[in-house]
Amino acid sequence: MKHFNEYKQLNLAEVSKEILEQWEKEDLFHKSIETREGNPSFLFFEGPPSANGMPGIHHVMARTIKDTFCRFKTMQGYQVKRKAGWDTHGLPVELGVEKLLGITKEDIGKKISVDEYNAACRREVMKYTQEWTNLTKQMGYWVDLENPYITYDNKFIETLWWLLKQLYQKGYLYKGYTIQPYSPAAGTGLSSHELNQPGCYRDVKDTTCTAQFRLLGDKAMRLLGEETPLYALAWTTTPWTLPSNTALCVGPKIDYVIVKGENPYTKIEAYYLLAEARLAAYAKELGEEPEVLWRGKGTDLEGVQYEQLIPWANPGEGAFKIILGDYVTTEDGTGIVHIAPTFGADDAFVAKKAGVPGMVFITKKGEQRPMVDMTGKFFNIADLDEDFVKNQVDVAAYEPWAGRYVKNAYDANLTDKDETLDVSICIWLKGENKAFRIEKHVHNYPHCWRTDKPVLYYPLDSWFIRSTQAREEMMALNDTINWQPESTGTGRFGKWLENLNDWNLSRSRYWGTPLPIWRTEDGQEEICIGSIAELMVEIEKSIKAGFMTENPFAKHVVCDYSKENYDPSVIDLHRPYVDYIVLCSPSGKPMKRELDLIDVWFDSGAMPYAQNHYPFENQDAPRTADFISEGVDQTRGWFFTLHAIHTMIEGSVAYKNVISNGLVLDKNGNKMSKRLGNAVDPFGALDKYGADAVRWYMLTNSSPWENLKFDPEGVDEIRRKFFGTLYNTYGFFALYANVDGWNQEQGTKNQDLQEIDKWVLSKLNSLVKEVTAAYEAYEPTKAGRAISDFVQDDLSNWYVRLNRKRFWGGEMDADKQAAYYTLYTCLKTVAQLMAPNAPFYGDRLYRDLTDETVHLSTWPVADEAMINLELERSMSLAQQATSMILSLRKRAEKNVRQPLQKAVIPAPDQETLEALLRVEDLIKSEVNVKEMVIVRAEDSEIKLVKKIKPNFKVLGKKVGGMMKQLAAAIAQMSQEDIAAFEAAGTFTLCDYALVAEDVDIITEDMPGWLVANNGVITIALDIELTPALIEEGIARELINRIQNLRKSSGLEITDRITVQLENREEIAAAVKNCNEYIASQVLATSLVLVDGLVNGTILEMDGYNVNCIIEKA
RNA sequence: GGUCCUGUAGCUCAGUUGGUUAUGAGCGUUCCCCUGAUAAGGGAAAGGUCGUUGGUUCAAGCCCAAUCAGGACUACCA
Repeated sequence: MKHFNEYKQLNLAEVSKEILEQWEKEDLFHKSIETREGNPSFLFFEGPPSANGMPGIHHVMARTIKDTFCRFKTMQGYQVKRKAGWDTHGLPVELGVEKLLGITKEDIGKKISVDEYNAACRREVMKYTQEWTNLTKQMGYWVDLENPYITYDNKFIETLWWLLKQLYQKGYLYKGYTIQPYSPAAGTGLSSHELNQPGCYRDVKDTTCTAQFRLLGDKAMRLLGEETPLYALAWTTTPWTLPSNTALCVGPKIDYVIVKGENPYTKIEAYYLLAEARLAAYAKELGEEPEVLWRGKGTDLEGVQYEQLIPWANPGEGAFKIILGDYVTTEDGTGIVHIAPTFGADDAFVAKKAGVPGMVFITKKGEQRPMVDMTGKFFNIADLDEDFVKNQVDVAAYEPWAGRYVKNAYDANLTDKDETLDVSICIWLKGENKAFRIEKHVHNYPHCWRTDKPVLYYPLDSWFIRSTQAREEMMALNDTINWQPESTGTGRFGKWLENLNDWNLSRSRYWGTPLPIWRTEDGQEEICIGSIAELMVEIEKSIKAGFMTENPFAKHVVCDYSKENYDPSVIDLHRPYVDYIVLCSPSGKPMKRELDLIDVWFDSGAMPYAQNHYPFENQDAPRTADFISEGVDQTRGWFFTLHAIHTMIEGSVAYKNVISNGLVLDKNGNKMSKRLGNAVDPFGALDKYGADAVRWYMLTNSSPWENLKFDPEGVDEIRRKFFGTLYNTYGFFALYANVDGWNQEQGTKNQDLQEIDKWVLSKLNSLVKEVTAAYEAYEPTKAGRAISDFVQDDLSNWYVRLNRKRFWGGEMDADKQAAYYTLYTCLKTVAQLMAPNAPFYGDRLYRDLTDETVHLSTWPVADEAMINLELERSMSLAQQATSMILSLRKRAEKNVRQPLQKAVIPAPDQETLEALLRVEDLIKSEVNVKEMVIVRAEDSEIKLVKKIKPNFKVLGKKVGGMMKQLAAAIAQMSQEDIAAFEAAGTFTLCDYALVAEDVDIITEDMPGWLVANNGVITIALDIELTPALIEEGIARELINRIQNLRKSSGLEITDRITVQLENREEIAAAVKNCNEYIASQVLATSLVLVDGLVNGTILEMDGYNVNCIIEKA
C-alpha cells in the first residue's frame, strides 16, 4: 500500500539539499536530455559569465529565467541541450592580474614576459569556478557544466578565426583610422570601459576662445554686397586644436545673422556672422540689439570659403569652407562649430562627408599623424618627412610652436601654473585680430584612470567590422525576433541598430583572441588565416622561404580534433606564440601579425558557432537558439554581438525568443554594491530561504524585465504563503490518505464527484491552460501568480476548508474517494505546473505523490471537458455572497456562531438565479444561516428598491454625444419608471428608446432589511433573533468551550465524556432544549445542569462565567 | 544630450480593444473569528485627488503632448 510521506515542518532549504542529492544520484539532468532523444529540439544559449568575479544575486535572477523555460520545454517533451560557458578573455581579467602581480601594462614584456603574464591570466580567470558551480547547483540551474565552452580554448579561437576569415572574405573587415580616447602619458588607447571607471570624468577649467574666421570669395560678398571684412565666429574649448582647423560647421535649419560690430581687443570694425539665437550671449561685444544686416539659414552658408585662421601648414584641397552638420545646436557657443577632423569624432565625420581633409602631418617614417604626436606635443620639425615640410609647412610660422605640449600635464617640465598652449594661442590670436572673446570655462573632461592625466581624442589605427553594411539586414531580422519585453527589441535594440557604427575590433592588450591577420610592412599584402590547418600550410611556406626556421606548432596534427591535440602544450593560439610566426607573402615578403587582439565581445557573440567548434566539428548542430535570456544591459553587448555575427555570417537570426531582464536592486530601490554593504549574498539567501522561494519570489514579484527590488521579507512571505500553504494542503491530504489507505489506483467515477469537486477540477484545468499559455508567451510572472492564486485561494482556502469533513472519520465510500481523487489530482498537477520555477519542492511534492520525478513527467494538458465556466461563476458568486453576509454580520455584530434565520438574494436574471441555487447549501453552511431565499427579483415578496444605471459601454457606442444627457435622465427615473421599463422592455428618454441591454438594473435596497450590495448581487440578512436562535447560539458557544476543554484535558478524539455545567439562567434554556445537539457534538454521554457548581473549570462566556466539570465516561 | 523603462493604498504589485463606486490583490495596521490542516487557518475594517499639467473624447488610470521624479544604456556638443 502506498504510504504518503508526512513531515513535521517545511524547511525549503533542507528540501533543496535532499532533492539535489537525489538528482545527482539519479544523474537526472542527463536523463532529462537522454530520454528526449529523437524528440524535437529546443535550443538554449547560455551567455557566458566571467569566472574571475564572484556570482551575485542578479545571476540567480537571470539563471532562474533561463532554467524555468528550459525545464518547461523539457517537460513538454523537447530535447533541451544547454552548454555552460565561460567568458575568459578581456580587460577585467587583465586588470585583475595586473593588480595581483602589482604591475602595469607597461611592465608586460619587460618585467614579466607575455608568456608568463598570459599564463597568470589563464589561471586567474577560472578563480571562482567552484563558487559558480556551487551556485549553479544550489539554485537548481540545470546546464551542462561538464562540457562547457571556454573562450580561451584553442578550438574556440579556431572557430573565431574561421568567422573572421568569413567576414574578411565578404569585405566586412577593414583597417581604419578613427578618433579614439588616448592617453599620451600612458601611450595607449583607452577603451570605453576604462573611461567609465568612477572618477574619470572631472570638471576642469580651460581657457576657451571665440575665434573670428574671415570669410572670402564671391559667395561671402554676395551675402552683404560690399567689401567689408566679414568674420564667422566660432567657439572652442580646446584652442590648441585651432591650428588643425579645416572647416566650420553650421546647422542647416538654424537662422544666422550678420551684424556690425568691433573686435573688443583691437577695436577694429567688422561684420560678424553667428546664429541669431546666440546674439544675446554676445551682447557684451555686439550690443543689446545690434542691427541685422543679413539673415539666412545655415544652408545659405554652405560652401562659403574662409581664410585659414592659423596658417602653419596646408592641409590640401577642399579645406576652409563652411559645411553643414545636423548636430549643431544653439545651446552654447555661436552656432558655428570649429572643425578639426583630426581631433574630434563628429568633426571627422562631417568633414569626411563634405570632402574636407583633416590637418594631417607625415612623419619621417611615412606615417600619417595629426599635428600632435603620440606623446601629446606638436611635432618637432625634425620628426617630420622632409618633402612634406618643404611642400606644405610654413616653417617660419610653425617653428616657434613645434614641440609645445597641448596640455601642461603631458610635459614633465611644466606645472599647472605655467602658461598653457591654449593661452599662448589665444594671446597670439588676439594680436592678429583673430580672437573675439577669451574666457575661462569649466567643463567635464575624461581623465586616464591610470595616469590621472587628461585624455586626448586622437586618431588611431584600428581594425573594424563594417557592421553598417549589414545594418538593413540586421534590422529586418530583428523584426522577426520575439523580444520580451517588446520595447527592448523595437526601441532600445532597434534604435541602436538604426544608429549603428562600425564595430571597432582592435584592442591593444595581451590576453585575448589574436587577430589572425598577417601583413607586409608596407601594408600592401596581407593574409587572413581561417584555421589552424591553413596556418600550418602558411608556416611551411614561410619556412621554405627562410622567414622561419621551424614550426612552433609542429606537434599539432592537422584535422585531429582530439582534446589532446588541442591542448596548450601542443598548440597555443594566444600571444606571444602567434606573434613569433612570420608568414611569406605572395610576392615573397615577410608578413607579421597585426598585433591587435579582438574585442572580447566578439568571443561571446560567436558562441553559436564556437561552442561546437563549427565548422570543423559538429557541422549539423543547430546554430539558432530558440531562447536566450540576459540582463537588459546586454542589449548592446551580447544580444548585439550574437545578432551581428549571425546576420553577417549566414543572414539569419541567432535567437528566436529573448527575455531581457532588469536589474536586481536592494529593497529600497538602490543599486546593490559591495561598498554600500547592501549587496545580497546569493549563497546566504539560498541557504536561508531555499532556492525555490528565492526563484519563485524573483519571477512572481514583478515581471522579470522590470527592476526587482529584492526584499528578503518578500521571499519569506512567498515561503509562508505559497509554499507553506501548499505544504499544509499536502500534509492534510497525506495524513488522511494514510489513515484511509487511499491510493490513486482507486480513482473515482465521474458521477461521484460533487459540485465542488467539479468546480475545483474545472479551476485546475483552466489553470493548466493559463499557465501553459503564459510560459509559451514567455510570461513567467503570469504563470507563477496564477499557480499561487489557485493554491492559496481555490485549493486551500476554499476547497480544502469546505471539504475537511469529508476526509474525517467514517468509512471509505464513493464520496470520500471522490474527495481524495480530486485533492490528489490538484496537488499532482500543481507539482508539475510549478516544477519549472520551483524545481526542488515541485519534485518533492510529485515524488511524495507518485514516487516518480516531476522533471521527466509529461506536461499536463488541459481537459476542456472538465472546464465548466458556469460552475466557476456559481462558486465565484458563492464566495461573494459569503463575504457579503460575513460583512453584514460584522456590521450587525452577530458573530458566525450565532445562527441567523434567513438571507434573501434577489437574482437580477435567470442565469444568476440558477448559478446561486447550485451553491445555496454551501453558502448556508459557510455563514450559518438557516434559510436562503434565492428568487428572481420580480418574484420577491419583499419590497425592493431598484437602481438603474446606464451600461456605458453599450449605450455609449449607440448614442455617442447624447450620453451625458441620457445618463442624467436615466438617473432621474423613478421606481415606477423602472417598473414600467421592466414591464414593457423599453422606455423612451430624450427621444431615445432604451432597451434592456442599454442599462443595468440592480436591487439597491430592501427597506427594513440589513442590505449589502456589491454591484452584481444584493443580499438582505434577517438579523432578528428568536429565542430558539439565541438558544442555539448559546449551545454553540458551549460546544466550543467544552471542545477546548476536552483538548486541553488531553482527551483522545474518540473519548466519551460526561459533562456537568453550573446551572445559570443564561444557559439553562439552551442546555435543556439543545441537550442532545450539544452532547452529540462533544461526545457526551450525559450533559447535566448542577446548581451551585463551583469546583470546576471556568468557561468564559459572553459577559459571564460558567463552571464546568468534564470526566471521561 | 540621445534612446528606452518605471511612477496606482504605508510596502510589493494587478488593472484586460478607453465605459463612470478604482468589486483592485497580497503584505503591513486595527478589530474579530476559528482552535481535530494547529510552531497552522479564516473574516471584517481603515487606507487612493491612479507623479503633475494640459489635450483628444459623450467618457481617460488606460490614448496624445508637455513636465517632474527614479532607473538603465549610450555619447569627446563646439
